[in-house]
Amino acid sequence: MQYQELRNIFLLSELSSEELDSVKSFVKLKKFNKGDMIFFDTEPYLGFYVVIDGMVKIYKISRDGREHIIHLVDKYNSFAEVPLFENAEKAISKEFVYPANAMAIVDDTQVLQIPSKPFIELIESNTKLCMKMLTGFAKRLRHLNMHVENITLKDVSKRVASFILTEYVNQKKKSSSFQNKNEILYLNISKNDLASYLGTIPETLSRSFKKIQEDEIIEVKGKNIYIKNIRKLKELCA
Amino acid sequence: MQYQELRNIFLLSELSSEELDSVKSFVKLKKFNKGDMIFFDTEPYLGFYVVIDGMVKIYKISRDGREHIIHLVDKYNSFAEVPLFENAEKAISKEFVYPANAMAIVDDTQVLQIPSKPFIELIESNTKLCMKMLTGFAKRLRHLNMHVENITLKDVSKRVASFILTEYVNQKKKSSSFQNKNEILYLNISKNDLASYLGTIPETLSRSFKKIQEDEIIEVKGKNIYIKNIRKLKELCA
DNA sequence: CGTAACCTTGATTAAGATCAATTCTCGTGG
DNA sequence: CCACGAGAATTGATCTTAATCAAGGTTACG
Repeated sequence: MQYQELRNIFLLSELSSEELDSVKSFVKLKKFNKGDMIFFDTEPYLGFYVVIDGMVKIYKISRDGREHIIHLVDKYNSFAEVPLFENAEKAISKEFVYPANAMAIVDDTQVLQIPSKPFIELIESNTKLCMKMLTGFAKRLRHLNMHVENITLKDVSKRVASFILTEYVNQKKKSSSFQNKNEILYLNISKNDLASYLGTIPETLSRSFKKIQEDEIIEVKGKNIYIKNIRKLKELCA
Repeated sequence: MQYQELRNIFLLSELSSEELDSVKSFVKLKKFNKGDMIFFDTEPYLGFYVVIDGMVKIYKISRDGREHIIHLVDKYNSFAEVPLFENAEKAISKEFVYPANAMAIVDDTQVLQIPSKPFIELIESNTKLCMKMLTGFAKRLRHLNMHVENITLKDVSKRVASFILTEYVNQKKKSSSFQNKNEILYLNISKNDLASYLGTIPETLSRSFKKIQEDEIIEVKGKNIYIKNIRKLKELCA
């Protein structure tokens, strides 16, 4: 694993080469295929993870067997850090279990496992890292708040529209150097998973897609979404 | 404001007397009555707040005028810290506005206003404080995740039951020294606000209360909730 | 090819939102 | 101390959305 790759990870982006060497010494790179479990909500908490490539879903199973996706994690973002900071002592002495399940949802997903103890030691001696972590948490809180708002006061079609718009903007941002002027969004998750993430079920999601399609706003072809009228799409979100 | 009062605030609980003196020099105590605005979502961001007494609701107004309560903040908890850590530079130079509205919802609410710049300076030189802040964020994330889960996969009655149980347990914990064996929960927010917080409307909340009451689980008398069958209440939450 | 996972469609049902009208509660001033 | 009025809470009737149940259709992959 190269320095550059590690520095792409927001959290680690301002560490010195020495610090990165130390990080390299305690982290572990793991590879998964689509459908592979990264951890279950019954396993002892060993530390958090950073996605290096691919995509991971964090989800819970309710009493009656329904699945609810809490979080979708993509490249260079981290997951399962919360327990570590709720109580570092307990996390280190493995008194916790993971608070949810984590599964790779695309092939060749690579994640970095960051064990609790050495990371806490590093962060306690490094304010910059601490502030980065705070920034990460702040962004997650902002995102979650928006998510709650969407779920409580928007209907499913509006939620779908918001998701598409957000993803589209994100994709644009990432590939800006290529200036691909295509208006296509590639869904890298299954529609089942998307439904769960948006707080609904596949049937309803399918009907919502159909409705937005009939209004000439998008066109759905499998996992590709063509954005036909971005102005209308933005209107629908509001 | 006494040292002891400040040390009750989780965030500040491990600061030295010197550090607390510094904190005292830049914070500002403000008093509000029920219904008073603490800030609007249009005002420039000046810093975050800690509730010293009373209760504050954080809420947004959607396009069509509906109110959605994001967060209820009680004694010794903080609010509006997110913007400060999303981007400290921008927060300090007042490029942000508050991300939501904040209103006092009980009389004689007292809050401490913590200006961005001096606080960031303090936290950057104090890892303990940084870690406390991280713990606070971690707890909020956990809480929000649970909230999303409740809203997406529980019906309103179950959400109400969960809220009552959580509040009841909290109240018990706080007044444990008194060992008041009463099974009464006092609601310190209006039912309108509670409905909004639970992602529903007053009418539906009222009917849910009635249903749980008919099952002999609770008895609602104005703002007092008598818990008649805690076992059944716990069952209902699951 | 064949099979399993994924997705879509249709019919029905249930939960909760909306609309409309009372009733309750409590602070204020006569 | 009572009457008034405003805001809060409840109740009822109706309507809308989305979940459920059931059946096909598509796609991907061995």
